Amino acid sequence: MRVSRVQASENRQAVIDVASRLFREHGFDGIGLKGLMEAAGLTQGAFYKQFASKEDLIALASARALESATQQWSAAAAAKPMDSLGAVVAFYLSTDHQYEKMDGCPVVALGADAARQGTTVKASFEAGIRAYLEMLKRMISEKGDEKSEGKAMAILSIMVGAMTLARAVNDQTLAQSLFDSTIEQVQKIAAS
Amino acid sequence: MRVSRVQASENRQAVIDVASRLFREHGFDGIGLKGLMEAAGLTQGAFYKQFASKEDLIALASARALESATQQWSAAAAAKPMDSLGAVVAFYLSTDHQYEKMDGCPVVALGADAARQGTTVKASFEAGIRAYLEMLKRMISEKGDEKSEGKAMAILSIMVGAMTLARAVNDQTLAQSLFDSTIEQVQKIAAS
DNA sequence: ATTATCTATAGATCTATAGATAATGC
DNA sequence: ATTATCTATAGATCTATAGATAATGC
Repeated sequence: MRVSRVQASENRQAVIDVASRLFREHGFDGIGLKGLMEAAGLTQGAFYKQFASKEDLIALASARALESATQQWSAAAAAKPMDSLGAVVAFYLSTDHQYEKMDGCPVVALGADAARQGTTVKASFEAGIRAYLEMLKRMISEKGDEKSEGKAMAILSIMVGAMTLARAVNDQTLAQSLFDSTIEQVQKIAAS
Repeated sequence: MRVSRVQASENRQAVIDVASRLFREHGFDGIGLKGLMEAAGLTQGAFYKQFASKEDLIALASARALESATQQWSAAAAAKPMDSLGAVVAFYLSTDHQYEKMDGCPVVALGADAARQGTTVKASFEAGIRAYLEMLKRMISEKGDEKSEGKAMAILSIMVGAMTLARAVNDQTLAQSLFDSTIEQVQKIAAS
């Protein structure tokens, strides 16, 4: 039954990965340790040798989710260096992202849950949000700009809000209008 | 033990009111029927004479929360008729609202939870979101404008996103910067 | 000998139901 | 007679712990 240290470490990482996805899909309170461990191919009893508590895993999975999300932004930006902002915004404000339950932006999926958590979880979200803002700021500054900090904040807010709204409604036409209108305004803010 | 029809109806409304507040504070999965009923001054056993299921109450409480929120917008706008948009935005993007756990905007507190719910709950959110958009559109149009629909969508997205971000971080300075920067951009969008 | 994982379980809590009670409303 | 609420409970699930097992690592 015992596995090697290497395997145990891989199992731990697998649980964190799975949790970062299933928490986004179901919320922190929407899935239990049994479901998380089974999705990682383990049983519930193995949990507490790896983690101190569910809260501990929530903190680790939040950090992992934010890291994954900022990496996705980097990849989208790198794929279109001439218009990295446009690439990131198109990637984010898309129907694909709207219906992506496990791998989407953690701020949209878990931001409200994070607000109910303690300092540790919020610290992970704050770090991820600062990384988002830094990337946006650099993309805007390519176009030669001051006050880019505040513009980055407005652009990130638009993106997070538009996706939250789009996911909360039934009407896909309304969702698409939200994407179209906000993409337009993001471009205006960046170009101003 | 039995109460009058009038009292029973008042009890039902009290449960919906309490739920609209406690769901916003704890999330749909963060509070149980026992906690909700006790907060309304009843016992858990009385629940199922009034509601078909927890899901039923979630739908009713969501509608109630959105109605309450749009009424708060109306009140803020009416208090400052010369700059209703500015009044609503200042009311919304405030530290008071940031720390308001029970009576704040349901889209921020429960939008991600609503995305995981069925058509009925999303219909309540969609109706509330459309009411928000109508109000913003009218406020913008006072300033004489076409394309106000799209601008209203961008402004609502900024507001929802900025509050989500502000609540997910520890640093109050960052939260305040998010408010300041987004208020500035909202004014620019409205004036454009 | 140590320990990662397993099975099993404790104790709390969850949604939902059943039957008793007592006040309403015909 | 009806019924809104109560107490009590069923059955499932939640977080967390205990002890057994068997493979690792010294």
